[in-house]
Amino acid sequence: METRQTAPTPELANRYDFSTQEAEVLRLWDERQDYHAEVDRTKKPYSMVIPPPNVTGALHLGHALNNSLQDTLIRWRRMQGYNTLWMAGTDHAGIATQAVVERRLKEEEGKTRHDLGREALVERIWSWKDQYERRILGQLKSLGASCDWPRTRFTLDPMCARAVFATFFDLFRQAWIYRGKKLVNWDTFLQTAVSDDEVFNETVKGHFWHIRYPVIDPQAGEPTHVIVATTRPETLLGDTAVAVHPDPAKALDKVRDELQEKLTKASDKERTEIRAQIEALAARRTEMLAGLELLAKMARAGRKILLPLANRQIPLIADIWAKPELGSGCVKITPAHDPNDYEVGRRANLEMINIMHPDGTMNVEAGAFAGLTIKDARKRVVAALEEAGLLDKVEDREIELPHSDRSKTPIEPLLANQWFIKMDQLAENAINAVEEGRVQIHPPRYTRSYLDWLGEKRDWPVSRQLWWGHQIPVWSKPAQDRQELKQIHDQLFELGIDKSAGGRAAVQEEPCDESDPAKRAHLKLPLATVHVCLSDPADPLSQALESAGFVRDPDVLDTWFSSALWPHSTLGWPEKTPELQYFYPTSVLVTSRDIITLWVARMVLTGLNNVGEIPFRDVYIHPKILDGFGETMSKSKGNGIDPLEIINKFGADALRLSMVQMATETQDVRLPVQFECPHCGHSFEQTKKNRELPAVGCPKCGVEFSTQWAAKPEHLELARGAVISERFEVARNFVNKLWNAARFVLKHLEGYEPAPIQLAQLPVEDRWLLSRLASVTTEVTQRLEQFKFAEAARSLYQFAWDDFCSFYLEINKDRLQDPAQRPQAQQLLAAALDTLLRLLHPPMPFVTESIWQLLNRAAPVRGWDQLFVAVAAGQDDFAQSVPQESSPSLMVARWPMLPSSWIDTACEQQFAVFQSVLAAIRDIRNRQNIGPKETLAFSLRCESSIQSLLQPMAGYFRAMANAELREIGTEITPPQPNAVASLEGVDLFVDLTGFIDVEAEKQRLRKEQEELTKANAGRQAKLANESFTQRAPANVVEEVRQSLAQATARLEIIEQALRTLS
RNA sequence: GGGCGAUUAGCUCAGUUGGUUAGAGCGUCUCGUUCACAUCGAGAAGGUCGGGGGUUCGAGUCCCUCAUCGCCCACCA
Repeated sequence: METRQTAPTPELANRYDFSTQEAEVLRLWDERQDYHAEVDRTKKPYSMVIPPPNVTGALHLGHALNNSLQDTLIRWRRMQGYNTLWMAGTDHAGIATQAVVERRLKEEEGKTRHDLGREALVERIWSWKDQYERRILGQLKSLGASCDWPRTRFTLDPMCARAVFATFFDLFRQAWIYRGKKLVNWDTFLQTAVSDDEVFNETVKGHFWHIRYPVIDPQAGEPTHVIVATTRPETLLGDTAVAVHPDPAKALDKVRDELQEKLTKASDKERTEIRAQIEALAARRTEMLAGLELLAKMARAGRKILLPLANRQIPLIADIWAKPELGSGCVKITPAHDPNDYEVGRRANLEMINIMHPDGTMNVEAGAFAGLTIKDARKRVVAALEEAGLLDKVEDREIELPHSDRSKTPIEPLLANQWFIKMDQLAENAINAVEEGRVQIHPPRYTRSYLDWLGEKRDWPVSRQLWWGHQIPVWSKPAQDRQELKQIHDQLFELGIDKSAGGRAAVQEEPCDESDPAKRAHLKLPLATVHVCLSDPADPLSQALESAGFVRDPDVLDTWFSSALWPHSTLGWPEKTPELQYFYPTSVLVTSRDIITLWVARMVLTGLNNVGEIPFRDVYIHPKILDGFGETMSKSKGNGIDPLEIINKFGADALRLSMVQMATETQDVRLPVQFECPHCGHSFEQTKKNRELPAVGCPKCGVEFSTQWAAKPEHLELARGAVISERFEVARNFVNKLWNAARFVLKHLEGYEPAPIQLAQLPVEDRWLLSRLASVTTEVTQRLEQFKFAEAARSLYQFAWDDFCSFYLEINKDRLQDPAQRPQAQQLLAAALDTLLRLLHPPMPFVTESIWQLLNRAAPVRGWDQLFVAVAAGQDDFAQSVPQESSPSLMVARWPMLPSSWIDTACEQQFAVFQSVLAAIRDIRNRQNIGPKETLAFSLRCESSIQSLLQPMAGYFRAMANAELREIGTEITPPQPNAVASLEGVDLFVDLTGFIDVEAEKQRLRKEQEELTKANAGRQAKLANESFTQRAPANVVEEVRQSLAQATARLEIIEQALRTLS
């Protein structure tokens, strides 16, 4: 083996310069390309796909969290020797991206997409995509993500497109994709249907209008008007019926029964309320029934109502949708614009009148109101009703108004042609995969939302009226009658497209849902529509179809359609590529809970359908990052943090480590957010008020700066204040601490010679360190296996700072000065630092890699690689540990596995005695206000076993507390005057000659006395309690007895000392 | 309305199957910079574990209940 020369370590800065170091490390990684994976059947694969970030914009802190965790996992597994693939890529994010580009087009050029046309708009979006994809990938690289960059995919790239069309074709052929007319959430601003998932409700102040609809030719005893109530009066123009419950008495009974049922389960507070409801219902019952039963009778008799303003005759119908207890008990039915009314319309075979243009203005069906926006139409309709005396009353009311998540404008329900995926079988399979444990969700409580959602098996509408996305590969042609239908089929036959067209084309015939020919003619509906789906839209057949009068569906597919295929489409499916066979199913998916249904469930479903195998074995759901007020972060709220700003200010490792520390199991994480003044650098807390202002004055320097990411034009000339959080300081300090610990080690490695270590010959402090190292290694490995990121980070942080730096390095300061001990100290320091770097590498790869490179120069042959291999192979053979040439990059160094025989609990306990004596001496020094330069003398009274431990450590008391051990043993003569501390197993006497502050000492002792007395009182009470001594386990009782005895002995010493002082 | 989760120090969070005196970091206070690190070191103060009830020898931990907050799902004209 060729060994590299030991080189002296250059002078290193006492602060870790993350920006320089990170850049260098990134260069190294890019040169080596260790993140790139090729199929290698001699190794076990470990693979993961990135949740592809939307190319809408830059990454936010949630992405930083998500990707820090993924990278921690992939680096750890890579070090464990797996052949790791982390697939990188981005998502085209249909609506979101198109909306952003359209908004800019409007703002900057005053144009709409229609001014540009489909091709030009899509071209613009592509250049937007290029820009943001670059930015996103750059951000990920800055974060240190070790994705397989050469494989980077995009949901619209040819490889993904192929999978999309193959999937669509397959589902189409099985008729699991079908076209239907359904009510969709229509975004009038973007002019597209948005899915239920992209709709949020907002409570707005609105009105509840009670409108009188005249009854046509009322007979004696019948009302002249029917009153209906609505929050959307303009929709009355599309009304095609008024409904009343067919059996109001029965319905009211049911309501009453339900309330009473509820009463039995309700709490006291709710009970009063429910009782009041029942009483109110009973009081109004007779009166309500009289009116409603009459109306129900009229409905059965086929009576008609005159629709105001439109002057159309509409039927009074009986339908269970009308709830007698609500409002007047009658409800207007607008089938084309309300989901519930749509169902009523289907049941009663009502006409559906769409009164709205796609842009939200009223169409010709609205008669006199045509051309008006909804808002204006509403005003005019109300005014017209009032004028006609048909407005009964108006109530103020808060209403839940659905809004589009993308455009933030109100949603209008609208009837449209949409493609749907049938969910029953697909969902069933995905449910089974989780129920049978083939896919495991962590933490397990999220399993329920997955199963519940899939259990509903609601068909998935996949069309989107957009231009940015995978255009639906279906060409359609309507047939008005049987003859035309036959002609179409003949055409297809000539083109070679029929049921046997095989893998290229598939045909569906969609009959019209209106069976009455007269109505069909009236509504200009075709008899049937013939759809042809091509497995490859670029197939020349498409031109042939178009020549034959077929028209391609202009819609594109829901973004989630392509995302759903991500784990297999990125690996080359539908080809049976070696990658697919080797890396699929992937090992784990790391994501946030809000897309468990939208994305995770659908990946399972398509994976099972397309590949026949689950897409991943584990799903880890990480918490959400909230601001200091518990609100989600977002750009628009002004509390969103840009990961790059954190990287610039604190370094990538600090960001990553903070993220890993935050990834706890139980709850979301609050991150109080500050503004940083761009002028003086002062940072101050965000408040709900100041973050909404476009500009804010710095409380320190007084200069105004802009606060929002997208500043208003008038604030563009102001410098923008960064949104940061001081919470990252902890991790930054830790990174710096590690850097300086390494600096210390490197500084003392001159003359380093590798040699195997002999455990039995090591002094107690080394055996302690190795024991701790072995424990921590085991802990961290186990915690990562269980996705307990925060716990793993805590173990590492505590070990590195408290054990390694505060004790081990301090102890070594003396040994390194002693030529006899120096070589061994160097060997252990190099090996311990080496192991520590490996353990810290997954969460903080940059600083550890930087140090690793330096260590490679100072001590190229070192460490316990051979041991790790042996332990991994099940051997616990310490003789194997011969130092090895170290890996040229930490990224591919081996993950530590230390022999369990290194864990020495007795040694750790002994060391704890040393630590507690040290702490006690320091406490006395502080209390007595004795400066660190004043040497203290102390004596220890203890058993001989402890004596043999502490005596050799006398030098460390000198080094770490400037205290001289004068006497130690079972019989000693305490110095006079002294300060006493009675610890477990040892009594400490510090010589106070020359510095005594009697009052301070008495105070310290009294506090100690008080604590011990209090604790003992509790113990005595326990032991006096017979049921405790009898029922508690014997070992627990014994423990209490012992601690009482020990504490009593210590108390006596304290009290003795107090008496002496008095 | 249904479901999930949370409430522990001034702040942000840990707290294993119930078992001695409930922990960490930040912040605060005191003291300290030749000797890896002031992004540091030493020490201190600070908690009736949201309220109430129950089970138990013993509850931050298990059960019930109330209160507050957050999220997801379904929604009433």
